[in-house]
Amino acid sequence: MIDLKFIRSNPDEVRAAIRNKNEKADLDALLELDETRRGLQFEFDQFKSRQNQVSQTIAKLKREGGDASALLEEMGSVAEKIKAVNGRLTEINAELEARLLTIPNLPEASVPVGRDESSNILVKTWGEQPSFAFTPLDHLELAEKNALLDMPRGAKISGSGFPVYTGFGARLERAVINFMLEFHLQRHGYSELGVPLIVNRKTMTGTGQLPKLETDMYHVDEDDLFLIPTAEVPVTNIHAGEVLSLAQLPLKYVAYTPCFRREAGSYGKDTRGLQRLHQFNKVEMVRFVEPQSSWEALEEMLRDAEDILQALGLHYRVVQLCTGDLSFASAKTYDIEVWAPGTGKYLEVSSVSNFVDFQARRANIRYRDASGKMAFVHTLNGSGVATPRLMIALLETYQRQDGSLELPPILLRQMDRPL
RNA sequence: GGAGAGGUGACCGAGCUGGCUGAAGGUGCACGCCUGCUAAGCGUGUGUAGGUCAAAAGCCUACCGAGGGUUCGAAUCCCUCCCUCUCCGCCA
Repeated sequence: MIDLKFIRSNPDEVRAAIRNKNEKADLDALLELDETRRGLQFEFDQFKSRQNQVSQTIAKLKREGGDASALLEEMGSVAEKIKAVNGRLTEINAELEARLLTIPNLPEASVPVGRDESSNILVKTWGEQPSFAFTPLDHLELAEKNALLDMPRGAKISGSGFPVYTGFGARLERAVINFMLEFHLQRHGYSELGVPLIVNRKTMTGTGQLPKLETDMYHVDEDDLFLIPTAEVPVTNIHAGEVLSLAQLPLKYVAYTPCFRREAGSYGKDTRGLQRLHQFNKVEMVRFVEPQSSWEALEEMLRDAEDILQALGLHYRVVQLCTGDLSFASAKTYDIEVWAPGTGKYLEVSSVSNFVDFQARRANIRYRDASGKMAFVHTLNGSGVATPRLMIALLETYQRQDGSLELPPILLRQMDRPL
């Protein structure tokens, strides 16, 4: 969330952010609540101060055997007033908090303003679109020829969008995951985390999925728990409510998890094969850093994600998201889109974001800076990367004319280790 | 799921027959003193958030797992919930 004091003194800036991010949040209502709350808080403090003072006098009188009945009577009415004010204050605070949670993060100053992805900026491209002496097949046709996927059976046991990987396909996907994990561990200095896939409401609020995206997530009603849409959620919240020491920063975590997304409202869009799924696997990088180094960390993480695609020899491009395409919690985001020659499209395989102190405020993740002062850390995360679309690019890029595959040796090595 | 024990500051640990207790004592940490070196010793300090203030100091308010309640007054009494530990049951 955004610092309430900042909102109070820079309402226009916040209003612009809400507009540019295509969010709808009522800032005026929030400011009014804030005003009311401050008044009530002042009143409460006054009464409380009086009560504390007199209570001590009563204590002293009683100890010395004096008569406190007059004071007790006065305090009776003060106690009533306190109760009344406190009741209202509790109400207002809850409402204020709820409203505050609907205010999106501010885009970083250099982020281009735009309504949708058409205003995104192409930052760079790596490699070239591979050329084929034949018409390349798409991944679904290749999966069929090589018996890598069974989408109908996935649909039978769960529903559409739940893939079943078969035989070599299953092994390949697992190899891809392991390859990425080991790459980040060995070359990029992350440490691995294995985390819960089902988390509570507080955790979902901490990273900013709630309240906005409630209907996009799978929910276990009986326990009020949510299936994670990304490892960002459990990993970032690992340190919720903690005060980190300067010595342990920066923290760099990598975790592999399945991800679950209802994809409500996107039916019929990019649904062929593995393009858009309800369940998929992803390797995610998360960093906790000191504020002054978060922008540098963002560029580093982008390179960490790019390294995976480069090691696999896949052509891709990097796009910077405009304000309208930026997520609720992000201040700046790069997307990496890998080229899928059979599908004929660039597919998003990674999203790398700096949330600055937005998530840290929500999840209350702080650290003591060099001068010993409490401050919020900055959090970042980036996919490193998501497997389904990476699988698409791999299959489609490394196909032969006869429909067989010639995959990068670095991947095949992951599954050919003898026991 | 059943029975019991417990959740206090960076940590350990008192308080829990309600009233100068934001919280004894210890450890740790910081600064200073002392000291051939080390170790020990001595002294001082050591929370977060909000408000007031131009700012600092000072002052006020809140916080002893979370939320309610009783009371003039709650870390202390009552209720609900969460978490941890032990035992039993069940189960991968």
